[in-house]
This record gives sequence, C-alpha cells and structure tokens, in this order.
Amino acid sequence: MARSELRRPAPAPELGLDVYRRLREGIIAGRFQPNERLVEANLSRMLGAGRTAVRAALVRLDQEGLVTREHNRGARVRLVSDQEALQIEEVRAALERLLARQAAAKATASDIRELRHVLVDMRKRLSSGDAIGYSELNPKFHQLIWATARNPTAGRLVGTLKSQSLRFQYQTMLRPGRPQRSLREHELIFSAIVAHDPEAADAAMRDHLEEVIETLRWAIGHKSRPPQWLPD
Amino acid sequence: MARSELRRPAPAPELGLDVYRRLREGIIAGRFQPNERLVEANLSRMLGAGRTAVRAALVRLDQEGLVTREHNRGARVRLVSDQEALQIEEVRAALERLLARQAAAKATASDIRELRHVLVDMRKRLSSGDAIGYSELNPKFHQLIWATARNPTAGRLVGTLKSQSLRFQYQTMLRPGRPQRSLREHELIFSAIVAHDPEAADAAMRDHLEEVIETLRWAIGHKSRPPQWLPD
DNA sequence: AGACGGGGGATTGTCGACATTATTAGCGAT
DNA sequence: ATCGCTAATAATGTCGACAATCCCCCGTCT
Repeated sequence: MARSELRRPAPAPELGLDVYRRLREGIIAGRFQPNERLVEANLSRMLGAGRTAVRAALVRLDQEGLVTREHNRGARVRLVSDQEALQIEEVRAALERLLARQAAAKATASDIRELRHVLVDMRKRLSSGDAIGYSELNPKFHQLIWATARNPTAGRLVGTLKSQSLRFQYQTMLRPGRPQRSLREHELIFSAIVAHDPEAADAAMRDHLEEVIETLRWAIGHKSRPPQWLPD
Repeated sequence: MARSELRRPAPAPELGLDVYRRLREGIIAGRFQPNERLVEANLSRMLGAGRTAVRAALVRLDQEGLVTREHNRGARVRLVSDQEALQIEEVRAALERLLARQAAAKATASDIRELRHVLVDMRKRLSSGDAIGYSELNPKFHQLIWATARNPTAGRLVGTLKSQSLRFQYQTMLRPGRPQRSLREHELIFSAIVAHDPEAADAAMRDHLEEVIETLRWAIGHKSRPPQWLPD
C-alpha cells in the first residue's frame, strides 16, 4: 500500500518506458546528431533517471536499429548511409505491399471512412499549396493502412523501419511535381482498397513506393553536400 | 601491458551477450514452454549471472518478439498462436521474395558454388530417405540466399521472424510428398539465381513460400492435440 | 624528432540492496 | 459457505557503488 505521497510528483508510472520514448523521440527528431556518442551518465542526468533505465532504453534502441552499441565502448546514434536508406526503403516497400493487399481484403466501412477523411485532407492542403502539411499527412495515411491490414507483425516491422529512415523523408517532397503525383498514387491505392481488390492494391502500392524510391535516389544525388564531418 | 592472467575460462568476453544467446537458445529449443514465466532471480542463478544481465537479455528478447513483458508483472515466453504463425510466414515470404530478387542480381561465382553445394547435399539426403536431414539443410539454403543478397536490414528481419515461428517448422515435412516438391522448388530458385534473373527468382520464391504456407495451414489443421496445459 | 610504454581520466559492465507493486493466503463478517 | 478486507509473500523497478576496460596524454628512450 502506498504510504503518504513522498515529494515526487510522478515517480514511476513506467519511468523506464518514458525514458525509452523520450530518447527515441530525441533521436528521430534529430536532437542527437548521427554518430554522436550517447554517454549513459549524461543521459541519466539529462532525463532525470538512473543509469539502469537509460541502459535498458539503449538496448531496445540498439535492437531497433536506431543506435549502435559496441562492447565497452558505449552507444552512438546510428548513422544510416544513403545506401542503407535505399535498402530500408526497399524492405519497407515489400512489407507495405503485403499490408496494402491485406488491407484491401479486410477493410471495413469504418476503415474506409477514415482513409477517405485523410485523403480529402491531403487534397485540401495540397490545393492550397501547403506542401509540408501534405507530407505530414502522408505517414498518417500509411499508418491507417497498416491498421486496416490487422497484421501486427508486419505493422511493427514497418514502423521501426520507417523510424530508421525518417531523416530522409523531408527531402523527397522538394522534387518538382512530386506532391501532385504522390497524391494521385495515394488515390489509386485508396480506390483499390475500397474495391476490395488485393491484387490492385498490391500493384498500386508497388508503383507508389517505386516512385518514392526513385525520388529518394534523386534526392540523394542532388543533395547539397556529402556528409559533413565535425570532429568530436 | 602485463598479460599474466590468460587461463581464465570465461572471465568476461561479453557476459551479457552470452546470457542473451543462451536464453534465446533455450527458448527456441523449447526448453522453456510457451507462456512459462521467466523469473529474473531464477534465471540469474541458473545462468550464473547477475540480474542486470538477465534483464537486459529479456529486454532484447522482448523487442525481438520471443518474450512478452508486462510492467511490474515480469516476462513470459511468448506464445505464438496459429494465426500469428501464419502472419509471420506471410511477412517472411514478402521479405524472402525481395532477398531472392536481390540475390539473383548480385550473386557471385562463389555464392553460386556454395548454394550448389548445399543443394546437392539436399538431393543426396533426400534420395537416401533422410527427411529430417533434408529439413535441417533447408534453413542453410535460405541463409545463403540472404547472405548473397547483401541486404543486412532484410536479413536481420527475416532471421528474427524465422526464430519466432521455428516451433512450427518440423511439422511441415510430415506431409506426404512434401519433401520432393520442396526440393524441386529449391532447384527452381537456384536456377533463377544462377541465371541472374531477378524476376524469375522472385516468382520461384513466391511459389515456394506459398506452398510452405499452404502446407503450414494443412499442418495446423491436422495437428494432433491442442496445446496441452501443464500446471505451473 | 619519432616511437614506445606507462599512467590518469573517463565510461562502461556488473552486482547486490532497497523501495514499489502484484499476487496470494488467511481471517472474519454477513 | 461466500464475499470482502487485510496481511504476508514474491517478484519487479530503480538506484548507486565498485571493478574492469578503453582511450588519450605525456614522459622517456633510442
């Protein structure tokens, strides 16, 4: 039984999980630079938790592919090379095709309603010239498809993959005419799901992600500067 | 540097990693039954390591999908339902298709030599009636394909998936005529890779794994008894 | 001056102890 | 006898400390 509340406001509703989430958030948001050392003691102070929690979070993030850990050498933010980013996108494409197929097979009226809602939002933002707003809705659309497919295994995997390559996404919408084509591709996927046509959904998703990969290749080729080295 | 102490049996070349590997091995080998509680103190004594190492291993295994952890309730061996096993196999199929495709594109002479070697071994064992020996070589063949594809991301993912559904594999070869057809399917995959024909490799792998999934479905339908419960 | 080797600082690996929480057993009341 | 409540038990969450290890700087020797 809990005695009187000690002076801590919220000592432990899953503190460890919170540390994990915040660290993950920080890495994805880019608050830690790639290849930056993640010193346990620092993070411990920074996050206000003991080293054990930090360590557990690092283990999870390592398994998730967001950090690399070497024995007796600590953890660093994992730097994903351009080549790796392409590989990751290819894998993601394979999984998303499966998910699109299953989503088409299993979509309920409610699922379709939600998808349509996101899609009209996308249309709206795009026609008002809000390209970044559009690209913010993009993940939402895909996540709804994952949920519709009701395949937790594939869903989890594709989610972690997405988080690994997230640093690259913002560049892809800079390509001239890309947002419009992207919207059209999404509409095709949506149509296939509405029609409960797994084959068409698979094909539409394949075309879409091939375009995405192609665009990513273009973005990599055109990016301003090769990776810039800052000394430690 | 004074290096007098050399005869230590296993002082600490990554003790934590060893704990993880042994636990993982134990779970996959079935030494822990599904849904069995994994008490940290017990494992700590059993494996001769502190609780910290055990805890870290459990976190990794949780992220890997082999155990489930609930807050303040400890860890259990994850029980994968039949439905989940099928889902996992479907995901695996999607990834293996990609890997087969890339393997066909990138295979070197050395890769092909190794693949051929395994394949003739499979033929030999099968023609001598050694069905279980054949099914032992099966993973080896696939792993060679993963290595040939040179896609670490997909390779890791498919590896972890395989470990999750490993409990089901032994049943699939009991189907009459299955080994012969399996061998034939493998030969087709091999041919496509030798011909450096990604399209054909993809198709061959698709056909193969559709057969596997179908067989798995059959095995699930025909399995002797629903899971038997032993009290704690 | 350059190479080799030792030492100091920093960081991780490992451990046991303490606090917190879930579970179970026991007891009494209705 | 069943239900509700309380107390004991067992296991997890969390923490700081100690030891082992690595890295880098610096002094010394050739």
